[in-house]
Amino acid sequence: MVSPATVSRLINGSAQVSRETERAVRQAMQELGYVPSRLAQSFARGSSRTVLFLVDGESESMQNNSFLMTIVLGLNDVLADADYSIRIMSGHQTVEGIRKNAMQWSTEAWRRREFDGIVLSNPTTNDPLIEAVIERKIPAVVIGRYSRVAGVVQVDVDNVGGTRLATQSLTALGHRRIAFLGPPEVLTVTSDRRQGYLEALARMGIKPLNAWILETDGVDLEVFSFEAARRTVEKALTTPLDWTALVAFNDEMALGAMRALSEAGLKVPEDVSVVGFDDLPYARMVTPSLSTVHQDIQQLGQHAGRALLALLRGQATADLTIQTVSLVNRETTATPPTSAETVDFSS
Amino acid sequence: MVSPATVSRLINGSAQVSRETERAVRQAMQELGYVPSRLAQSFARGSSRTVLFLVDGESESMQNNSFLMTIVLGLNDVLADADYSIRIMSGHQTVEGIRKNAMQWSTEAWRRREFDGIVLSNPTTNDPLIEAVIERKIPAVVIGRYSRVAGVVQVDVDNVGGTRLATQSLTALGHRRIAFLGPPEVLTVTSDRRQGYLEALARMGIKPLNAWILETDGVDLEVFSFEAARRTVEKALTTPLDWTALVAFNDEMALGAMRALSEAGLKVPEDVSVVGFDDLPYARMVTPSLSTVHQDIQQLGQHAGRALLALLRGQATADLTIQTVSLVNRETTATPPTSAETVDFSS
DNA sequence: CTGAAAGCGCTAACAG
DNA sequence: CTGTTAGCGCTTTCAG
Repeated sequence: MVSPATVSRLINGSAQVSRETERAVRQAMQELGYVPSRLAQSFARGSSRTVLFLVDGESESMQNNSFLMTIVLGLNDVLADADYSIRIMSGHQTVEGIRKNAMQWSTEAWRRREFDGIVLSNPTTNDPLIEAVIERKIPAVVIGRYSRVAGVVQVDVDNVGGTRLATQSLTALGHRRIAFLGPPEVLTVTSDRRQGYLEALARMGIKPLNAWILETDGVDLEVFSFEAARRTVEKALTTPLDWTALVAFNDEMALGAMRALSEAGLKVPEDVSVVGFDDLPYARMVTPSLSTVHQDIQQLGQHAGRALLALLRGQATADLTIQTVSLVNRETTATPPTSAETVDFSS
Repeated sequence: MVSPATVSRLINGSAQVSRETERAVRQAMQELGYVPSRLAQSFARGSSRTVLFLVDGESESMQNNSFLMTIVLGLNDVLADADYSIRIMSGHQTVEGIRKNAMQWSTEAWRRREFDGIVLSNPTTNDPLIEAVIERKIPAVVIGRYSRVAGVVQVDVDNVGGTRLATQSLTALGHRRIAFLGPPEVLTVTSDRRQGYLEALARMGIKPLNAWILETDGVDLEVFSFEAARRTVEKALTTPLDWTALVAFNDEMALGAMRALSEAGLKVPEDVSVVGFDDLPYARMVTPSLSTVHQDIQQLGQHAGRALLALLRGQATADLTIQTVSLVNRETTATPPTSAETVDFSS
C-alpha cells in the first residue's frame, strides 16, 4: 500500500523511490491496467505537454501543405518520444484576421499553459506573431529563417549552399553563362538562394550580367509561382538568349521556366540546362526529370523538434541550425550547346 | 457578485442566465481579462474538446502528406469554429508497431477522454485500428472509403464518377479503344476507379479488351507508384499498341505512363491521350499539362469535420458522404490519331 | 524515502 | 434563475 504521492513521484521521476516500492507499484499498475490521466496531470501541474504547430493562413498551396505535414511528422518523431503531442492551429478561415487572432489566442492559451512550446513555419519578415512570441518568452522554434538576429531559435536548410551547389554543377558541366530565376528578395530564403548562385559564380571568376538575373513580379506569394516564372522567362526570351543554363529558386519555378523555354522552341537540356530546388516528389516524374537540390524536410522537422525539446527542458540550444542539402542530377542538366561554348560572354 | 457556477453556466450555455447577470458577468470578464482555463475545463468535465487525426505510419510519400495536411486544414476550418482543436498522432517512427501502438494508446486515451473523436485517413481494408474504434463506439469518421458496410461514417470523393468522367471525355473526343492503368483491386478506391472506367465504356457499348486493363504489380504501396506505372506501360508497349487513350488511376501513374510512352517514341496527346486523377498541384505545371480529375481535398476535410461534429453532438449523420469531382481538360487529351479512327477495334 | 493534506479551476448535482 | 457543496485525479509542499 502506497500513497498516491509516491505513485506520482515514480511516474514523473520527480523524486527517489525505493527499489522495492517501485517494483510493487509498477506491478500494481500493470495488474490494474492503470494509466495516469493526462487531463488530470495537465490540470494539476498547469501545463499540458503539448506543442503548437502554427499553420499560416496565407499559404494555401498544396505544395506547401506537403512540406507542412512532412515537418509535422518530423516533429512528431522526436516529440512523441518525449511524450509531447502536437496540436495544430491554423487560421485558414480568417485569412484576414489570422495573425491577430492567432496572436491573441496564443497569448491567452499560453497564459493558461495550454501548450508548452510552439513551432512556426516559414514566417514572413517582421511577423507580429513571432514578435509577440519572442516578447512573451514562449519557447519557440521557427522553421525557415526568420531573421538573422531574432531572439528565437531557428532551423533552416542550407539555402545558400544549395544554389551554390546547383550553380557549381552547371559550371562543372562547362556552363559559363548562367541565369538565376527567382522572386524579389523579400525573404531571407529569397536572398539566400540568390546569394548562393552569386557565390558560385564569383568563385569561378564569373561576373553575372544583369540580364542573367530573372526576377519575377506579382503580389505576395504570386512571385513564387509557376506562372510568374513562366511569364518572366517568356519575357526574357524576347531578347536573344545570352545564357545556357538556369538556376531556379525552386522546382515549381523551374517548371515554369521549362514551359516557357519549350514554348520558345528551346530544348532542355540540349539548348539550356535547368536546375531546381526542393526536390519535390514530382521532380523525378516529369519529363525530362528535373535536376534539383534535395532537402530532407522530415529531418528538418526532427531538428526543430529536438531544438524545441531542449528549450522546453531549459537546456542550451544553437540559435540556428542549418541543415545540409544535396544535389540530385537528373535529366535537365547537360553540357552547354557547342556553339555557345565558344561564344565570348564578356559584356 | 455571482457564484462561479453561474459564470460556468453562462460560458457553456448549460443553463439559463438572466439577461441582467449575463451582462454584468460579461463585463466583469472583459475588465478582468478573464479567460476560462481549458485545462481545468477539460479536467472537470472529463473531456477535452480535442479531435485526433491519425496519420498512418506507412505512407511516407510527400504526395500523400500534401493531402493529409490539406485535410487537416479542412477539418480545422469547421472544428475550430466549434471550439475543437486537432491533435495529430502518427506512428511514423515505428512502422512496424504503429497500428498496435496506436490502438493501445488510443483506447487508453479514449478511456481518459483525451480526445472526443477521431478521424482516420485512407485506412486499408480490415484495419484493426478501425475495427477497434468501431467496437469501442468512439465517434469517428474515416476519409477515403473503408468498406461499404462498416459501422463508421465515411467521407470520400466520387471515385467511380471521376474515372467515368475521365473516360467519357475521351469517348467524346472520338476515342474508342481506351486503356485503364491502375493497381490491382486491393482497396475500395482501387475498384471504384476501375469501375468508373468500365461503366463509361459500357454506356458507349464498348467491350474492353483484356489487354486494355493495365495492372501494376509490386509490394504494398509500390503498386501506386510512378515506377510501377512506367514499367507496366513499358511492358504493354512491347506488343503493338491497340489503344489510343489511357485513363490512369492517379496523376502519378499518369506521369509514369507518359514517361514510358515518350520513351517508346509515342507523343502525348498526338498518338495517345492520357487522363489522370487527383489534380495534384503539378498536374498543370508539367509539359504537356495533364488533363485530370479534380477533387477538392480541403472540402473533403470540411465534410469530415462536419460529420464528426454531428457525431460528437449526437446528431444524425449520413453514413457515407460522396463528394463530387470534376474534370479538368488540359493538354494531354486530344482527338485520336486519324489512322486509328478508321481501324477496326473488334477483337 | 514516504505519507498526509491542500488545492489546481472548473462543472455538476442539489437545493432553494 | 442562482448559490452551495462536492469533487474530477493528479501534483506538491510539508512533515516525518
